[in-house]
Amino acid sequence: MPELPEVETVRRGLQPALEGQIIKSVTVRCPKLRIPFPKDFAKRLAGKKVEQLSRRAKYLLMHMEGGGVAIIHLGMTGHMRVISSNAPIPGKHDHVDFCTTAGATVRFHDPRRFGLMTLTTEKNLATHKLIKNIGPDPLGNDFNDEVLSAALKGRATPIKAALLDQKTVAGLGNIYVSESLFRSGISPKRQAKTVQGGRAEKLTRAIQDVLRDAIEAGGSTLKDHVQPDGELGYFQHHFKVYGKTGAPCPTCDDSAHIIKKIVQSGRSTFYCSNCQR
DNA sequence: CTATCCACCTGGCGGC
DNA sequence: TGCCGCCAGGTGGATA
Repeated sequence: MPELPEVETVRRGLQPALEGQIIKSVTVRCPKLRIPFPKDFAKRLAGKKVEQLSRRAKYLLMHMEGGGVAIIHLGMTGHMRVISSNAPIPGKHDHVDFCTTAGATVRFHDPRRFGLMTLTTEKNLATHKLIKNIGPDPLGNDFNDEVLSAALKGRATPIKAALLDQKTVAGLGNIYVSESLFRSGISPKRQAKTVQGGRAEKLTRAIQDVLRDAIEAGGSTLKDHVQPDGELGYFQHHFKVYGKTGAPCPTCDDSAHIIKKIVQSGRSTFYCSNCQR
């Protein structure tokens, strides 16, 4: 689930329950996710007001009164849902609850435990280990085709791998890389350094369009995140190539050209070898 | 610097 | 029904 659009959807879904609210208590039920929780994680959040919930790439940032910042990553399988104050008994992978004085509970669920939560301060956020090396947010002001072509310059690695690298641009994952390359007609196998000029322009636009469309689709199912067991709608109905092995290419629109699946750096890539060059 | 492999985890699915 | 191998939205560390 969680690439940039999903994290943004979660952020928007949690905002009403958290922003401006006071954290009454935090319950951590497992010792560690991908990294150990700070020892005083719950204690340092309790009693504080959440001033703002923001997002940097795939990280959720909970800005607390007094300058503390909780850094949250959903990994591969993390969810955060708002549940009622009569919080149901936690299930198997319900690792963390944030309860507010207004009576809402935000519950973090993550079967594979590739997510993480840690704490820093406003002052140290930009230089934090997890944050300092990531590239520009594709929907922010720091990203455009010149920034992208500069980041790709000289890199012999396939464009697929370069886009998965969070240093190139932060927030794309395996799904949206395939979708962005398809929309811009660029082969995932093309050397990153050859994506310059017009190709970089097209790719930049494709990345921004696909992310915006996905956020919009996520937004339409936003209420799923505030219901105890809402089913997820998401963007999967809009995928053009991801998971579409063997389907006719929507661009070429003839049965001779079908979506292929290949493996690059250990991850699946979906593309059309006819219209992506 | 790059590329490759691997580890971290659990669950769902298809095959036998 | 069960067991087995394979696959999955992420990331970062070790290695050559």
